[in-house]
Amino acid sequence: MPKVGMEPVRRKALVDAAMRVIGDHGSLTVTMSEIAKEAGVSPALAHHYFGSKEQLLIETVRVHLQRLRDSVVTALRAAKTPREKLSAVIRVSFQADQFAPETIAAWLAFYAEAQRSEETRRFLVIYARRLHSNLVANLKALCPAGDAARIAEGAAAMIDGLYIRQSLRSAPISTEASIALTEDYLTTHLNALEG
Amino acid sequence: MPKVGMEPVRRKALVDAAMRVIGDHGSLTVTMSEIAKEAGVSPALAHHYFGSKEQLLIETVRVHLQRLRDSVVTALRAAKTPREKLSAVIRVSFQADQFAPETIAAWLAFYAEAQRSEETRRFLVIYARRLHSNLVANLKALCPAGDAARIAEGAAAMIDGLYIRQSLRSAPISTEASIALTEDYLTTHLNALEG
DNA sequence: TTTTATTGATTGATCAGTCAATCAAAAATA
DNA sequence: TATTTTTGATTGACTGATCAATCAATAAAA
Repeated sequence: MPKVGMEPVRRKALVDAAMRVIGDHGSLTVTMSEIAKEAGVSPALAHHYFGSKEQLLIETVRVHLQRLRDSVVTALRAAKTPREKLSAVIRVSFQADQFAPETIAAWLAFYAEAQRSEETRRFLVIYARRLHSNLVANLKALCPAGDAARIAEGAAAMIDGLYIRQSLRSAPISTEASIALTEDYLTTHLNALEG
Repeated sequence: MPKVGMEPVRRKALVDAAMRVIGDHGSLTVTMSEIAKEAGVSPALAHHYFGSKEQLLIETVRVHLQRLRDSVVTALRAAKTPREKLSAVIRVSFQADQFAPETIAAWLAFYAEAQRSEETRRFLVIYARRLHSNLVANLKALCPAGDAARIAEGAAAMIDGLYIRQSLRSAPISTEASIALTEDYLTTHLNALEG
């Protein structure tokens, strides 16, 4: 069984397993045993590769956000105009895998963790800044800078708010409705400035 | 020392202590010992009155939401017109004690907990419904029912989103700015319907 | 005396983290 | 090629710490 070069394979498997277990569990209070079992290895191996539970969880957040970032970059490249780029950012935020209940539960758990783990907080701040600056950059092409900043704040808050409300799973809002609400926010506020 | 009639006193002290400890800690992974110490009693007494840690935490959420509800009711009574009532709901959401970092941290922890505790989830769903219906009821006086529902969704999402973004404490938004953003959302969307 | 308040001490369970031992592939050597 | 050595992968068993929960004992009020 033991083959050389397993490290990257195991690391990925453990990070993916952590994500699933956290999503299912809806919290970061998961055990190394659960994660290791889900990944099909022993708890000792998880410690061997990550040193500590905290490091594994931090790596999990990092990978998660990296993937989201990649999606955004791809979507932005495909869009032409600033208005299309704004729509692309919104669409990616609510795309199926991001908006799945387990993913939302995991996000929420990470936000809670950020209250205690400085490193987790740093990652989430980077995400928040990136979302904000993607919005501002493209809004600036459509309205004055001051308005762009304000509208971006509102749009970012709305996106995050739709997520957190989704986590309660009462009166769940569909992907399309969430996108429509955010688009409507942008359109209405941009129109209000012109009119 | 032992006087009769301590039960309500101790219960309140423990619930308040739990809130503070959760807020400081930024998570529900707090120990009964910490809470009891903060309340100035032994851990055993906390168990005596609440039976279990989970029950104490659930009671803490319940009391917290009850207080928020009372603030809203008071504010609504003081407001006259539907538009004023809408502003009142927004104002209360961002009032000083609600928007304090520890309070926000505690809220976030409760949302995360709701993924696992059905009872916690129920309380938060009730809060979400109440916010939504307060908004819809007053919006209906100002626009068609369909639009009222949609605008209420957006406003509620924005309020919750401003909270969660605040929890990261990067580029913190002031109470006034948060109120202004939400008010602006309402005003702009109501105007758009009339124009 | 009975009831209520209160705690120190203890228990049992859970978990993160460690460690020594095993196994097989790869590399080195004969 | 055959044999030995080294190295990476892997785990079972163990340890120490933490914590929720229990309980018997105490003390004061009723």
